[in-house]
Amino acid sequence: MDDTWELLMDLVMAERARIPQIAAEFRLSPPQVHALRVLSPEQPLPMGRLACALGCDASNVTGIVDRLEARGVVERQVVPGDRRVKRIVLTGEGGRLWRAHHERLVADVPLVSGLSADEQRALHDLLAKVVAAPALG
Amino acid sequence: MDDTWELLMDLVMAERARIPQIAAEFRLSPPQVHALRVLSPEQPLPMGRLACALGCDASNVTGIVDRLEARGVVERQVVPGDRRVKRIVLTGEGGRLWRAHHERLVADVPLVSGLSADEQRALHDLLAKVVAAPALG
DNA sequence: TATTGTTATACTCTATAACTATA
DNA sequence: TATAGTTATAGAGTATAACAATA
Repeated sequence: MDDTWELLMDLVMAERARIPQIAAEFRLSPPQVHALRVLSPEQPLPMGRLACALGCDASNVTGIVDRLEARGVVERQVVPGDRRVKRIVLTGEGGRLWRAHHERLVADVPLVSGLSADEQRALHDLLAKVVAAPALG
Repeated sequence: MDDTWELLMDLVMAERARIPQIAAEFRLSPPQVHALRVLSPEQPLPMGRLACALGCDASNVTGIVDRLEARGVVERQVVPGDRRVKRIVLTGEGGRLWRAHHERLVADVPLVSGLSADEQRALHDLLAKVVAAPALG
């Protein structure tokens, strides 16, 4: 079953195209979506940690956060202990935007509709195992 | 099993990050990889069709093909019947580059390693069914 | 001296609109 | 007039390197 991986990659490539499309419906870029996703569980992060989560250089995050902040969906907060650090938090507006986007992304479920209930359950359990694997941290 | 879809999206998001990384190892951008992927099965395409396959505006494809052509991995060919059309073909060098990239992408198989042989087979069969669904055309 | 975040620079991708050449 | 592709323009993401403020 060597090509299980290739099937997964096919899925990823096919679904990849949907992400910027749905993001654009909310006037968001993919990195902006990613940032909101990381911050959404009421988890403020300093710029550096956010850069890490986004998998890009810290210098990019400055611009990404600039644009999100100009839109009022995130805020830079000063951290009492260390005045170098700026902590990024989602605003109420940002939370609403993120939830709306996420519902839209999950709402349209074309893929699993071709499977029976039993098959869907089996796929779910296998994927859960895969996602829980250490490689995906 | 409503969250099967969400698990799939988690996978997609996690794997998304690997694509530009591995592409960069071959000094390719994601759209360039996508273009080579589309052209690789010995299937030359005119600019417009390539834009369609890449899901972006035709004006972008000019630049993408410019850079690939400057590198010698694709060529613009004139089509006899209609002198407006330019057909993009992969060069021998381009074919080698694409195969090297694809092997590298598929070589590293971290995800399915956490499953037993039976589980891998089951996942394979379910994914095959999902990928074959009309929504993925 | 080391760290956090920003700025400067340069390149790629992106869409829109205007343009050229051909049909 | 309509179509295929290009060019011009502007905005966003990307990395590298240099920088300021703080530790």
